[in-house]
Amino acid sequence: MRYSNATNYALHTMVHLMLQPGGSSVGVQELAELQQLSPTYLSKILTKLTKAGWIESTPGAKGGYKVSRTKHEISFLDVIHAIEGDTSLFDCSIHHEGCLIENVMRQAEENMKRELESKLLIEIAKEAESQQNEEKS
Amino acid sequence: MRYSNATNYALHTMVHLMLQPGGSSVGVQELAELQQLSPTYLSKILTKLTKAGWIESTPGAKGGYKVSRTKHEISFLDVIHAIEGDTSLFDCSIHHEGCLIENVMRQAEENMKRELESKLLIEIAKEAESQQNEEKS
DNA sequence: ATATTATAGACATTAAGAGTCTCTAATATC
DNA sequence: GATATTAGAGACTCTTAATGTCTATAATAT
Ligand code: SF4
Ligand code: SF4
Repeated sequence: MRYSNATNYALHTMVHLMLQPGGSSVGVQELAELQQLSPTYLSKILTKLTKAGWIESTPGAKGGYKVSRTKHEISFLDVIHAIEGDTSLFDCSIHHEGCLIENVMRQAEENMKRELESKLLIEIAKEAESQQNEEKS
Repeated sequence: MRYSNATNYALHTMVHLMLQPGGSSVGVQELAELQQLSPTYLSKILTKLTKAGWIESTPGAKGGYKVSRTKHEISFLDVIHAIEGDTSLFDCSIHHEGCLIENVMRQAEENMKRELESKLLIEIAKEAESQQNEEKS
């Protein structure tokens, strides 16, 4: 019971793109090298993010990926949702009416999601940026 | 990203055992029929619960499983933990010091676990019992 | 002693995640 | 317009974990 590696890659890439000066595009080649994984695999992940609207892609020379204009509103949950889909952690196929067990599990999951929804990627990006600046000085 | 079926089976079995009058033992055969799965498979799951201390087993004729004496203190999280292990939902193998992403994920997971820890199985069992009584009357 | 029941472990099957490879489509540059 | 560059799509393989089966062993009641 773990979040997939793909989610991890997606989160890292998002933060990295947010740190690009002027919101310039970065190719999948470069992004893949940073995380030491194959470009084609990362490409699949980024396509999901593109379809979800969290990044924008432009093919061709000088193309690549850049974070979308909703940059300041993208939460952790948004990214996770784009990669993992909207499946529930606990999924009993039967669904008895008024199921007590399911209620508890759903409630707990909600608590987690609320937290993930309230945390914006931009906050992390900014913190990471200021950490880097501290190291330089 | 789902909890395993095994966890579901475990939760159901726990509630069922809590509803046994006088805390009498029930064989895996009967428990398996209730959930329509093979006795040997359920057996593996119940062994985990036994080792975790949430149920007690007695081999031999008239043996079976019964809920442990800590009956009134067993939480959802206890059972889940016994089956799923204590792995974290988000597990980056690198663990950079002071990692910001990991912090957020851990925090969110904590929120879920707190809820699962606060919910006791006995509450569900009692609710289920009173629901059954209502139906009878 | 015998029947009954849990436990252990080897084994097979299935499903999902992770990753590769190749071909196509779109774009910039010359 | 030709060419280089880049994303997207899809078939494919590999790996891992969950799921489940089978058989043999150990413990207990009668
Ligand atoms: S009681 Fe709830 S969790 Fe259990 S089988 Fe019914 S719907 Fe599923
Ligand atoms: S920043 Fe955090 S999540 Fe990312 S690689 Fe480092 S430890 Fe892992």
